[in-house]
Amino acid sequence: MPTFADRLIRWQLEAGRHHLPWQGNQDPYAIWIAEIMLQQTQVTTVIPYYQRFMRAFPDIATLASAAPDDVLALWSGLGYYARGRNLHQAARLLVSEHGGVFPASASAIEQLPGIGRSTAAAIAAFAFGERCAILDGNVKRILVRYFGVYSHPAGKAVEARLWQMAEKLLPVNNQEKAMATYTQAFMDLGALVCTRSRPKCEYCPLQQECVAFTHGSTDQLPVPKPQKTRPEKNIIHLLLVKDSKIFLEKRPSPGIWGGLWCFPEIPFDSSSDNSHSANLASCNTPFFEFPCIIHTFTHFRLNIYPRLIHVGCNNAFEEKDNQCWVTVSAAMKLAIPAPIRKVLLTVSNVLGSSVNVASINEKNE
DNA sequence: CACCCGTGGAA
DNA sequence: TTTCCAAGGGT
Repeated sequence: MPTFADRLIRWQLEAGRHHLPWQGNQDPYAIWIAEIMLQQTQVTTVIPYYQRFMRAFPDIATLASAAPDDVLALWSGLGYYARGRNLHQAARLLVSEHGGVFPASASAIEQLPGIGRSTAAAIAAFAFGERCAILDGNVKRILVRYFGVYSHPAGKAVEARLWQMAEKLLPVNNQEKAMATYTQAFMDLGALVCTRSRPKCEYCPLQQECVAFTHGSTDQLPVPKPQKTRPEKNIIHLLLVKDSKIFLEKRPSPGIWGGLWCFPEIPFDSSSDNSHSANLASCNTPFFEFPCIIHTFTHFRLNIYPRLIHVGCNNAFEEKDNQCWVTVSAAMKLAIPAPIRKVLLTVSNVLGSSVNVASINEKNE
């Protein structure tokens, strides 16, 4: 009777993924970069970012010596920018305190910023074959179904139980690459077979012993977490244009889009008596309103009202450390949030077609 | 423990 | 259209 690990490993060898860009080597640095990018992010999204990043920063020393802005620029659009900031900080820490050598145990790896227990275990298993358990979304979903855990996986007690299960199921043999194959098997089974909706149980090596399959309750597991109402925020983005350059400022870190370049913003309350148009009522400068951009985060919804304004030479917006005037094409190469990239494309079209901003504004009034 | 932190794709 | 959430970690 093959063990749980045996089934998983055998399945992985014949049905798992073997040609992802970060596979095929045991370089802990390459594996580290991939694992960080893959946190809460789908494989297809990560691949082009990973390839660009590895081309620019092929090793620890290169990453450590890079400018923070250059690291974030390659992270631009990927989201969760603290990952990029922590990655860079960790690389510098490795150079200054570890002789530029990546630590070779999960417990040591976990000490690095941005690396928790699961990510540390994944790197250790892939790069060094260490016998340690991961517990990512895939593993949780598989275990919860396999053992029939009808509780919220987010709870602390349930989480602890899942860690215990994951460790108990680890392969006992010490075969070469067993841990790498086993760990990849968990991820691949979760991504390809034991999916959240419509799992392909007919292809699952764990089908016979799976509680959820036996009960016919795969569509009820994992138990979804209670939904929270998402608040709504409204802001005006000032697109200040002078001599075909646009004004950007670097956002404070921590915070949303921390360390990224963005337009000056004016928050306003849509429920108040004043519409957002009244916010600049005292300003006589003509402006051009762009269509509202709705950007949805995990925890709130952001409505952006871009407002383009041509400014003269004598104005208050002079460059400081965290501010700059740049061309649109230059701005596109900076670390900017995804929705800002969309706005910049629109700006490029407007400026490029030499639209009379003042007349458009009058038309709007 | 609760909340924060992005984005795009699937259903 | 809205909703959900994917190779989580930090505070």
